[in-house]
Formats: sequence, structure tokens, C-alpha cells
Amino acid sequence: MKIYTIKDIARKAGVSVTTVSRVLNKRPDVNQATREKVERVMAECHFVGNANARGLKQPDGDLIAIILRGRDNPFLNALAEAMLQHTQGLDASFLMEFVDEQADEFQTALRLSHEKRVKGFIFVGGRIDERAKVLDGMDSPMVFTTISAENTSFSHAASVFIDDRAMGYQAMKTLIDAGHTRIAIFGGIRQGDDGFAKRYTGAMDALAEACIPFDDERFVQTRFSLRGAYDTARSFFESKPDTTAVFAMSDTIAFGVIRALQDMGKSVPADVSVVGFDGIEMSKFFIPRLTTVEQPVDDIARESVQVLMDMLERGEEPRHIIVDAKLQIRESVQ
Amino acid sequence: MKIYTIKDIARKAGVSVTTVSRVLNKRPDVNQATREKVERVMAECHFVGNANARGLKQPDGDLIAIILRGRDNPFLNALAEAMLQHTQGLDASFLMEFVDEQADEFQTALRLSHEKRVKGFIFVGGRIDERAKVLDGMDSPMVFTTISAENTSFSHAASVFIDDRAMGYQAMKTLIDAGHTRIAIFGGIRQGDDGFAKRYTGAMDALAEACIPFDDERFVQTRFSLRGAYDTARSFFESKPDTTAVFAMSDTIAFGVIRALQDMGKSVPADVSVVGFDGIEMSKFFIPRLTTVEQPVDDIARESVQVLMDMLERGEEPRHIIVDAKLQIRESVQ
DNA sequence: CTGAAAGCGCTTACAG
DNA sequence: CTGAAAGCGCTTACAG
Repeated sequence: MKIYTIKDIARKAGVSVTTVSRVLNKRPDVNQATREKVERVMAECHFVGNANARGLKQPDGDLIAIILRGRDNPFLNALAEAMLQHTQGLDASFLMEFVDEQADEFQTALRLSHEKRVKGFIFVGGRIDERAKVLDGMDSPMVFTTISAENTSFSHAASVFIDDRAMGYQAMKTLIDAGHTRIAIFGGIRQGDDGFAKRYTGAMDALAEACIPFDDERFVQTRFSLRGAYDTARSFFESKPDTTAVFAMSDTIAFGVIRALQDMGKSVPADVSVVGFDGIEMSKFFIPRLTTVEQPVDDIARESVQVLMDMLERGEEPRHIIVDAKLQIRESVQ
Repeated sequence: MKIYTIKDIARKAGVSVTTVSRVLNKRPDVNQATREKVERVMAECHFVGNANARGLKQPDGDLIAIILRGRDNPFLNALAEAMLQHTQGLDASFLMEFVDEQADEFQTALRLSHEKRVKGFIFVGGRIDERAKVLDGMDSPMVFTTISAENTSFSHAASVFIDDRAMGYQAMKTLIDAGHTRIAIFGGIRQGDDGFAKRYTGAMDALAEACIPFDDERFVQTRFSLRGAYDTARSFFESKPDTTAVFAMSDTIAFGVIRALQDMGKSVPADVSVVGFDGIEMSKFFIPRLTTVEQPVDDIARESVQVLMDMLERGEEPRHIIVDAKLQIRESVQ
């Protein structure tokens, strides 16, 4: 199939490329009859235009990239989806880029900054570590989502996140209040000061407050997948069968744990209580329904877009915004 | 941050842009010392290059687009993921485009064909209807996945799919063999000849073979979401409480139905049996584990990529490939 | 309201 | 091994 260029259209319509470009960009200064003729020719040829050529000249308005790490994470996906919602009607265009677990989202950002002249970034589900150094020279505003950028060297990075420590505390407290003392924690690494480490610290706060000692072998590091959590849970409960409750740092982990318990002849919540984290849709449908910390997806999305636009369009300073999460009491704890 | 162009690099390195372009493209005909100098300057400047400018000149090799309809469909996502796997080492580059339920994937294809010079297309989870007419003039090879393009006007469209009718038959037969006679079907529309209609026909075959009449009110059209299936199931079971089995045309629908039944005091499979379709990962972890038709994600992905490459690189004729699905007997039927 | 011309950042024959 | 120059398809002052 022949691919038509603006030049072909111009020739066919008997006008100059300038004029074709004008109608293409819906500029007002074109004679109505001329416009219609050009539009007819474009329609006939299924003309679409070459984005590369356009991008080469046009500043593209403000292009904002939403960089999402982890394609198969339902919570992160919901978050990205919600951001796209809050993007409507804004004076900027957005593009969404997925990078997988092994990839470097900062390299991706750098590339996007050059290749597509991306002016602002929203990182969804990333980490902040040494790799971030490549962005040192970049003065584009960016916001980290679900993670605090407060104590980092990024002066132009905003962030939107929940109080992970407080929510870790609440999750653990729910279990303690239900009378549990031999409680396991399934989640990400405890070191550092990312959200997972904070949830862990919060959980420790609750334990300390209730004067319940924590058996360190009950901290279980696991992959954030059904299969990973399942396997980890099976071997954990082999060695620590007297554990009566689990704080899982994601709903997906919780599902895997519950499945494993079921297969070992223990039911949830009768024998073991489980609390999850994130509050993805499945948590309302799983059997049992999951008691979990629900992250306010919509709030996080809205605030993230808002703060970025404030920085980008009004030159405001980056803010670090804490949004309220909520413990949803359902059926998996007793 | 200054964005460096090839020209800046050339000046800083004291060479011509031609030379910079050469090292950028890793061409062999550059003096080693020159190459190193240029590379050093590029590294210092975090030079990345402008994709628009590059795309304007370079044919881009063979670019293939995987167009996925429905971001939140776990089955389709797994399929796309698997395709990317089978893409490794191929002499072509791939890009993945998501369109949501309302969007027109054929318009997307047309746009991609022009804007990015996409040479081949893989449609994941689409429909073939009148909208497809816009591709009439396009002679790029394409393959439809999970749906047959055999009886369409697209002479250059291949397709890879399972035998939906046979699998619909098997799903229903499983329920019949377990002794059920009042069976409901939850799924997409019955008309047309897409996969859903075929699954329906297959189910009817099984019913007819067993001389079990089908009460038309037991066909329930529903959205393919947890919430949609849940709501539909609640009102359906209000009016048809004597139904003892459900054939759900997707696992997600099945989960919603099971949840609804549970909330109405019926348990699965003790009171109602449920068979799903697709075999997504959650079907192995849900409680009860779901008896379901497992689509061979990896086979579909491999064959799709294969047939497209055969058409694109070797000029072969489009094929229509049926891959084997498998009924996975688990816990939700008794 | 319309068009000729310069230029966006890169690649690629072509000549040396 | 290296560079000057043309050109990819478009946009945009500028002039009329």
C-alpha cells in the first residue's frame, strides 16, 4: 500500500504543502472550500501523517511519561489506569511506558527525555537508589508514586505515598487485637527505607507496644507473585506450624499464602488469620474476602498528576504528599 | 538540561556528524581511536539521540506491532507477554500497543502503519467486523490471535486459535457427566461466529447429544469483569435458584459467579458446579481451584509470531492454525 | 487566505 | 577511515 505524504496530498489537492499542513493542524486561517477539498483528498488516501517528522519540529506541548515498573502487578496497573483518567482535559499529553522488574526505569526516563522530549515523569512502583544518579543533571520535574522521595538528593522530585509505617502498624495491630501472638510477616526486604521496610517497622511498633516478642524466623522474604508466595508459605509452615497469623505485604502474596494453608489442611481464618496490603479488586472477591490495607488508588493518582502539573506549569516547588490509606476489615482475620 | 544533538557531539569530539552517526550505529568503518573519543563525549553528555529524526530516515527494519485490546484482561496480558518472549533473537523489532475496550484497534493499526511504518500486525483479543474495512487497502501481513480469520475477506490475514466449539462442548460435557441438567451459561454474545458464539454452539452440541433441553433464560450475557459477573450472577440466581451448574466463558466471570453464589449461601462445588475458560494463573489459586479450559498461551504466542514472520520474511501464504486447548479438571465441579 | 523556503536531527550514498 | 551535502516528512516564520 502506498504511504502518502503531505506532499502527495498537496499535489492531488492542487495546493501547497503549507496549506495541507494547516488543515492537518486545524488552523483557522484556511478558506473553507480549500479545507474541504484537502480533507476529502486526505480521507480518500487514508492519510495519517508521519509522527516522526511531526515530532522533529513540533515541541509536542508538554509530554509527560508515566513509567510503570512491573506489568503483572494489579495494584500498579490500577494506579496507572487511574492516572490516565485524571489526565483528561489537561494541557499536556501523556505516554505510558512499561519496564519489567529487571529493567532500569531511570535509563528509560533519560531516553524518553531525549527521544521524545518528555518534560515530566511519574514513576509508578519504582525504587530510588544509586541508579537514579543518571537523572542528576535532568531538571525535569518528576514525581515518585507509592514511595517517598523526601530524603533523597532529588531536589525537583515530588512524591505521593501512604504512611506505610502507620499502615504496617494497623495491619499488625488488627492481628494482635484478634489475640494472635505468633505472627509471620511475608514481604519485601526489611533494609533500606522504602515502603516495605516501613511497613515492617510499623508492624514491629505494634508488636513492641503489645509486648509481644518477634521471632525473627517469622520474617519471610518472598517474591510478589502467587506462585512465589505459595512456595514460600508451604516451606515456612512446615518449619513454623504453630504460626497463627500472617501479615502479607501485598494481596497477591496473601492469596498465595491462603492457598498454601488450605492445601496444608489449615483454613483461613479459622486456623490462621491473614491480612493483605493494597486492596486490589480481587481482595473483595477471593474466598475468604481479604482483610487488607487499601491504598487510595484514585487519590494517589490524582495527587500525582496534580503535583506534577503544578511544578511543570506553575513552577511550584515539589511537595511530598501523604494520602490516607484505610484498613478494610473483611473475612480473613478472626 | 541541555539536550545534545549529534552536531554538538561532533563539534565537541572534533569530527563530522557523519562520523558520529557511524559510531552511533556501530559501523565497522571507524578508526578505533576516533570511535573511542566520540563514545567518551557521548557518554559525558548522556547523549541518547532523537528517535524521531532517526525514524525519519531509517526504514527501521521490520517493525511489528502487537495490538492488545483490554488492558485488564489477565489472559490477554499473559498472551502478549508470551509473544514478547518468542520475539527474542528475531530479525525484527516489536512494539506493543494497548487499546481499551471502546477504541478501534483497526484505526490504531492504520495509524501505526503510517506513523511508525509498521510492517506486520498481531491482534490480540480483537473482533473482526465492519470496522476492519479500513485495512482493506493495507497489504501488510497480520495475524489474529484467539479468533479465526478464515472466513473473512482478509486474504492476507492469518490466525491462531483454539477449537472454541470443541472446548465449549467439553466444558459443558464435564458438567453433564457430573449429572447436571439445569445449567447456565455466562458469557459474551451468542450471535456472529466469534469464539464466544462458538463456545456457545459447542455447549449446545453437548446438551443436544445428552438430550437435555436448554432453557434459554439460562443464557446470561455479562461483562467480563469480576464486578459485572458478580452482579449478573446475583440477579440471575434470584430468578433461577434451581440452577446447579454454570459454564462461564472466562475465569474472571467464574470467580465473580462463585463469589456471588457464596454470598447467597450456596457453595461451589457442593451446591453449584462451575467451569471457567482461559486458565489464567489465579484459576490455580482460587478457592476452590477452578476447573477450566486452559488455552495454550505459549503455543498461541509462538505460532502467531512464527506465522507472521513466515509471511513477512518468506512471503508465505497466511495459515489458520488451530492449537490444542485442554480442559483442566480441578475442584469447582462435582 | 496562500505559498516558497528554511530547518528540525539524523542517515546515507558519494567522493576522497 | 572521514566529511560535505542531500534528503527523510513535516512545521513555521515570513512575505505576499
